[in-house]
Amino acid sequence: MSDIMEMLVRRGFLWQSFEIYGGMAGFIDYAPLGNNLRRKIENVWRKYFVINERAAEIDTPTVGIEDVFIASGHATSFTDVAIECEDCGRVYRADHYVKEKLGIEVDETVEAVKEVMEVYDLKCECGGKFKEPAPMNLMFSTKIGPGKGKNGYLRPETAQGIFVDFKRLASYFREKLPFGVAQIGRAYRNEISPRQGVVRLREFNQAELEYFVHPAEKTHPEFPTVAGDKVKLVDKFDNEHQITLSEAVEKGIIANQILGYFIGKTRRFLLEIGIKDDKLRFRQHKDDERAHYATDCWDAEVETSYGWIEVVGIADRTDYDLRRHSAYSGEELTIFVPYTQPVKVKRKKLVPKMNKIGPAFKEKAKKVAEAISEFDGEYSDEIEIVVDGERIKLNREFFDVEEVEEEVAGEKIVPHVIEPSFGLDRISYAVLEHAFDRDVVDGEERRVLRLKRSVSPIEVAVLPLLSREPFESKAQEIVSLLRSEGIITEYDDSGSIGRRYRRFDEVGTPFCITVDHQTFEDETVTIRDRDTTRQVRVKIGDLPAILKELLESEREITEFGEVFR
RNA sequence: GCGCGGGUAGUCUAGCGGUAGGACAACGCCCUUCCGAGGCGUUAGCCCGGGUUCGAAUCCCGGCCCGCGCACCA
Repeated sequence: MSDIMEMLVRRGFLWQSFEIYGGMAGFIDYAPLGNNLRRKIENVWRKYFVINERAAEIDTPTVGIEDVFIASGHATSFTDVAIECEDCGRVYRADHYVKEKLGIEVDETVEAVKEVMEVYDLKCECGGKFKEPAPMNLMFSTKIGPGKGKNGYLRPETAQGIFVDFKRLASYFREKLPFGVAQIGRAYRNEISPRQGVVRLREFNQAELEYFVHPAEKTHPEFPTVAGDKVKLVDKFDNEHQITLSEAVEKGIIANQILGYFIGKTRRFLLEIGIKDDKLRFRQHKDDERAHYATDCWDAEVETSYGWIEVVGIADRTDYDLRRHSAYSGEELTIFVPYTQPVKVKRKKLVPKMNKIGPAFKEKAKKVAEAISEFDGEYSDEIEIVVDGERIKLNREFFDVEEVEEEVAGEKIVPHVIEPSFGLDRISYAVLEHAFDRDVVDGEERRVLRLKRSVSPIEVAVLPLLSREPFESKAQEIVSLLRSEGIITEYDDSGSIGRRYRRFDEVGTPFCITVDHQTFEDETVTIRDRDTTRQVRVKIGDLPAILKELLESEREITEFGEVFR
């Protein structure tokens, strides 16, 4: 186990789930400090992607009904067809293997794969025969209700809950684009072989924003705020660019402005929580790498001891999801977009002559009339309509042509969706790894977690200089004071003062308050800064205000009091 | 899922057929006026299940977990 993982487990950031039963790969427990850290990261995320956007956050079930995933495409495209060798036991994705060995594309159905295997007598690389092809679904399935029940799946992404609620959401946002809908929650994928700590989990935490825009307006009013930011980009041809976002959008490296905006915003968010800029890049998906729903897609990748890992996906999902859910549910999922000026449209309209149609078509007359009214093809003196599968030719005897002028106030459009999707587990881990450091204090090596103050799981530790009265009682008093102000505060009187400082350094606590002899003379204590180990002396009464200011900023403690040793 | 290598107190590690040992951590007491000091004491372990054997942490088989390679990763 790496040093950092050893520390994270020992000090209570991450634990193996179900450990006393031998554990289960792909599941982790957020221990007290890890849980605090992730929650704090979520709060910074909210600040960036909900509060500071025209956006709202919702929470939908983690179990989804089958219809949702048939519509979303996960029930089919998430189900790869797998082939397994009888001899060596290796398992391949059938479409990949067929393409590699035979150079042909095969549909991802069991039947299609079976046919190809028979026609070409496909063998394993080891020479062995393959077993029957079988589906391999990455979604956890379950039954809803007693008895046979209804098929359900644990959601493989939080996004679908948002698309499904689109009608209600559009009305919540007063039918006006653009708007964003966020969801933070668990998602599930039954991975074949989860590995590498928190990098591939079977149950994981996502923070997703679905930002609905007009398809012709893939811009964002706030783009200028990030336009000048220099970003490291790796495009789909593996070309590296160190370039400003405005330039990248102008040159067409990034498909549209709004993708550029969210790349910039994502970068600023990651930097704020402590990801190192030189270990961050944005990589464009190659054409064969994109998910079934996306057109352009950029991943934020962060360098860790596992190499470059994907932590955020920023995709233009177009109108794929809304169109699919509309088709499968029968609901119209559109937004009415008014024109700035209503447009007057002249058009020719066919008006059925009922007095002729009635006698000629009897009981079919009504349907014929409807078909004439709805007719929108090229018309001449004779038109052809279809009623109940029967083609009927009609001449001018049966309809009149009227020229009408209609006012069209706007159009119904299916919004496109820009989706920044964050993997909170990987992000939390990367933040910890980037913060993990060693330095030397008084000739002694020290392990210190240089977490940003905004994400530190313990904000302040209060320590008696000596573990005896009256130091202990005074320290406890200060703990109560700070806790009542909402500051996450710990108390520790075990071992010596040096040992306690090191303990809190190791878990990234930015400030230690020490009660010393002088405290009893003038009601002052010292604040020690984790990174510099310097101390300043301040009045106990001023502590809450000073600490809150320090925790919300990255200001120096020396601004707040006289330096002490 | 396949192959290789691992799994001994909270952590690291010794033992590799014959009574499981240490270091650090944690906890208690003493000592200590600022950066993992010291003393005394305490807690705590052979991944799980089967087999071989008089006797298994040790050898064999299966499972689980961890690491690496292959495959997989909408």
